[in-house]
Amino acid sequence: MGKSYSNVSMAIIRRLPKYYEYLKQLIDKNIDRISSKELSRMIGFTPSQIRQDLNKFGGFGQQGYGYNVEVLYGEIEKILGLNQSYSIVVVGAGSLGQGIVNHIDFENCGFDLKALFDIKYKFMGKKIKGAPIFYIDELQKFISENHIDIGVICMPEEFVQDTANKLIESGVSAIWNFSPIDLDAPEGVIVENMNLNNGLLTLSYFVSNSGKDQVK
Amino acid sequence: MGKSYSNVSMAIIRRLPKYYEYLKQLIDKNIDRISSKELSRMIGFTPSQIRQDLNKFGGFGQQGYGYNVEVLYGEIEKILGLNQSYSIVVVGAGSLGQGIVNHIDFENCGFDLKALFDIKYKFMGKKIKGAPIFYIDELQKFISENHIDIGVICMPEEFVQDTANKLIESGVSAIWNFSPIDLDAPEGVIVENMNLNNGLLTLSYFVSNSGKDQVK
DNA sequence: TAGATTGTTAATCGATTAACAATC
DNA sequence: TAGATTGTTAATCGATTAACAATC
Repeated sequence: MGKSYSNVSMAIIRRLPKYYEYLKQLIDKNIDRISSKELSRMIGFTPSQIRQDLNKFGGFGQQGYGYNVEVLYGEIEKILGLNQSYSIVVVGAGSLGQGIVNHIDFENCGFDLKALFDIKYKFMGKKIKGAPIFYIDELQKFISENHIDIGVICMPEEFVQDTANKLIESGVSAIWNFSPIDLDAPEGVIVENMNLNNGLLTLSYFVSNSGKDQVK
Repeated sequence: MGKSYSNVSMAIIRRLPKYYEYLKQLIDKNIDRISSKELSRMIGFTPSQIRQDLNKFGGFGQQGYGYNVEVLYGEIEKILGLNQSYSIVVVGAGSLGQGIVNHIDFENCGFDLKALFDIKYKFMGKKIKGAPIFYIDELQKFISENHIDIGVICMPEEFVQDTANKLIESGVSAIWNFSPIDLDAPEGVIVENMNLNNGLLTLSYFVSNSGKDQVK
């Protein structure tokens, strides 16, 4: 499903959500065409980079005119796979897990939250955003019986790799990892790290070194 | 306070927390020396890159020997500014704000959580990890009266830029931004984005395109 | 001493920017 | 048509990797 792209670098992929975000803003403002130059002013990438990026996926623009906002938005939506639906489970229904589930607009991105899992009995029977919390021991059975694409890990360090292994064995194709642990995963399983600790340490570096050096 | 480094690229800065993390593991295992080659095996960067990175900050190694783990750990701790203490406030004490505060080990990184702020009266008087929750209107007064280095933004989209402005006017030097909004900030104010939405869209791209293309 | 491994320079690789012909 | 702006090639810039002399 969808076209196959080659030669798409990580740098480009990480910029795609930004294009999507700003094109949405243009749609909301009823603007129906945009040039790489104008988009550059909004988004902060150079016009040249914008044209290079978009061209990796196909010629969406028109010489002398620019890009049709609606069309481009739709194309990037497809490239990001947002025209499809993915089912998702969250492991760890503690403070962070609940915070993320409540905060992220899963439905709006085509994600279907099926269940949460936790080791604490006090959570059992509770529902978050309509999804039930089950006991952790039922994780593998649940994933095997329901097709699950993505597992989100929001739990304490110690059991993270073990949980990741269970998710992978049961057949998820991606893990969104909020723990500070670097996961081992076989080729073909996608791991996207949201390491909050690393973020905090980077912030510490900048605050500590602000005024002392200029980062290029 | 601390040395001044020049020519430190963003790429290097983002690797520093990884060095710190793996050196901590070595200390916990009572390993007192490490070569760039061994560290490479653990951490996944090339030996050459590790030596280049570390040399930007000074010659911490010894020919024929490698690096002393304790010394290197201490140096990176200083480079990251973890030998200093920063005071911090969190704006938005909802599900995500509470989740982050409960999850992140602020004290252990030298961060001193002073207070949270929210618009909802139901939170007033509550404490999270020992820090009180105040009404949002008191934000500026509080920051002016207490020296605050960092503001963490964990609130709904609409008031984010407004809140950032208040934080900046009151004198914080950095903002850790968990909202999906790109903040305008004057030169000198550090903004570190933890855009969860972008993370989810990137994940969607990979899941959607898995097996179709190879990312370089 | 001989072996190991750093610090550092040079070579390579990849990503960004500039330029411009094609064309709407 | 004239002006604008893309698509795309070429030039530049920066980051990573390789190589090796210095030296512990």
